[in-house]
Amino acid sequence: LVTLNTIVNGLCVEGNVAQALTLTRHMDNAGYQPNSYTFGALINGLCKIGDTKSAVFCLKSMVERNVEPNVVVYNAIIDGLCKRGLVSEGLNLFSEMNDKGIQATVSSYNCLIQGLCNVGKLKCAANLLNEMMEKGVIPDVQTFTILVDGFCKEGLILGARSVICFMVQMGEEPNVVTYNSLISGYCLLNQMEDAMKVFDVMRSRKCYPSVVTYNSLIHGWCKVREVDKAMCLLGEMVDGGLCPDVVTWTTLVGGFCEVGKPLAGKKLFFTMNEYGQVPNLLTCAVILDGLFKCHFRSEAVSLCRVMEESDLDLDIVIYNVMIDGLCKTGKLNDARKLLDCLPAKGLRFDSYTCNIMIGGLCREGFLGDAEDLLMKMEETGCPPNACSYNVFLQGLLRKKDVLRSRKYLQLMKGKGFAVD
RNA sequence: UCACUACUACUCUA
Repeated sequence: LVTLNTIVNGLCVEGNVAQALTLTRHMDNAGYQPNSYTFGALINGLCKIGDTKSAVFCLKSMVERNVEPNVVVYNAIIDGLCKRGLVSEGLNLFSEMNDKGIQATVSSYNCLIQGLCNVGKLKCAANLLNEMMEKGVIPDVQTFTILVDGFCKEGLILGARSVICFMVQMGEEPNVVTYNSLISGYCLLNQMEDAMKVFDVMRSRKCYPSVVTYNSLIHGWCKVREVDKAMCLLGEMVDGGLCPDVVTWTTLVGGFCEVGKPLAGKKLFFTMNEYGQVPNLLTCAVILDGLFKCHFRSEAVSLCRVMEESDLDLDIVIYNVMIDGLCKTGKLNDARKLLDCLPAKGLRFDSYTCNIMIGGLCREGFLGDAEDLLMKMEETGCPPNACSYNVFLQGLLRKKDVLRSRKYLQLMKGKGFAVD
């Protein structure tokens, strides 16, 4: 059983949960009853691939077989649920756990607090912090950092700062992640001087910046179109012995594109290899999008060919970028051709693809085709979203088709979609 | 003993 468990765990860690599940069934049939370790591995695997439904189901069968789940198993599912935005389910499981007399740990609370933050319920998150302290569960740096990050992501720097004051009162010092959250909070608001101040403060407190620290700052400077400053930081991090990662390079590539220098971006796309970093799908999407947005269509098309020859399996995002770029540079027919090639590449269009095509068709005056596509979205498994309707509506308005505009405005209202 | 929790980059409308 121990051997089999090890295999199950291995499969789960690799993300091969389906195989792990079949193996467990075979084990079970052969008389090797799965134990808490087996279930633990499966539940972890399921949560990691985002299949919380099956994880909950697994938990139930665990209980039915009288294998008692422990806190860690509960925590894993609570976290999985929270990460998918299903916080109320997470809270339910949390109370179910309490009812069974299983003591919640700091992790349990941390997962829930983060879940609440991610759905914008900062107040509830803060209340949960109080609740855990009342119950004698001591919050750790991570707890506070989650809250700091939550406030920062909402642009509420003052709230974040007060969390930091509070944590210091509680005897916890902010660590590098706490500072990183605060820095990206300032970057979000384009307050780069303040972000740099935090950077100085953390260093003066002997808290050493990480690659993430630099990446956040580099992104911030790129956003305010100061790529020079971003490049200085790149130099600084290398001098300081930190190794720029694929995020660093991707951010800089995007930064150069954003200021209208996509060829400089393309250069970085290649030089990153010399620094031991291989572009990933995101890097590819960024440079292709940048080239198109700066009207370097032929550069984009030829670079995409190079990418197709590489080891990367290009995904739908890449082709969305290409199709959008072609549409917007007046190559609707090429865009259509590329769209038709998707199945041969083993790819399926998504809602982005449809919205891009609707926009492209409208721009060239093919309102009827655009409308057909919009209607077809319902059937094809990617139902139109607010963006789909807005794109089409703008097409109608551009052609002064008031009558149909009215109709779609009503339709959108009915679906609760916001009109731009 | 081990296993669960925090920070950074990408595509469509405004």
